[in-house]
Amino acid sequence: MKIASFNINGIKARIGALTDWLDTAEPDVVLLQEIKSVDEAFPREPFEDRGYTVETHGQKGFNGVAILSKPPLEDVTRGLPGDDGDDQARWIEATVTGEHTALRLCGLYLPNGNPVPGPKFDYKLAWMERLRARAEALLHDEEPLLLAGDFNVIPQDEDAHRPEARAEGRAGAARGARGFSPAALPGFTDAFRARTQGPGHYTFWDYQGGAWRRGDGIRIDHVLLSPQAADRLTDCRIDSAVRAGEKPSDHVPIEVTVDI
DNA sequence: ATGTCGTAACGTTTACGA
Repeated sequence: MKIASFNINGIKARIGALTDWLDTAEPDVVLLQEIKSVDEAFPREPFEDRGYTVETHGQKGFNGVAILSKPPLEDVTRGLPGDDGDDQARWIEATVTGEHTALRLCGLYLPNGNPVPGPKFDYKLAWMERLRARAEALLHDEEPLLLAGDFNVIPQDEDAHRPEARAEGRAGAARGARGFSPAALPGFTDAFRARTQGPGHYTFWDYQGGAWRRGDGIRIDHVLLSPQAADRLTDCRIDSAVRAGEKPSDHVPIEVTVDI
């Protein structure tokens, strides 16, 4: 089963780019971030026409996550536990079942956190702590589990074209989060790094300053797997060519294949 | 020329978030 994560930066502006990619990559499941739409305004038809069921968790103007899936989804839940006063739409869960086993999916859009310091960075760190708690609770089940999305965290220096992107005072480095990085979330495997080593692999290039043209990217979109899911990983790739397409998102998809 | 996008709002432009 092919499962992808894609920060699309606005669903209404990305229908063409997204459907073009779906028709080429043919993923079974897609975890979307930054749909920037309320649930009622999400354009479901282009995806339902392609055989996907659509589950959204949106809000007006910003943020918002969703799942597109060809196999049926069960037990869909919305929102990251741990703060009833948090109304930002950044987390959705669902279970998909393959031929051999079920897989719990968590789609996430971790706060950007800039500027540092400030209330937005404080919110990011608090959200990461809630993520850690939720991830640990799910990991305790010892079942196949996948967390994927825009983490807004650069794990290592090799994951940025300019190492200063990870400098102290930059939210992407997520300093102050007690050593948290996607690769270091205890018990999880960074699916991309399980398959590919070395620098120069990015998932985001800023619209400004010709970042794509200059190769100035960062790796901030990640897929994390529980041990029971990591055992079933057969492929992981970043679809960087999508960034050169027409009217692209500033992020590109990351795709994993799991034998479930 | 604070450089690019997407979205919302009394909008042919500004503000905000990223």
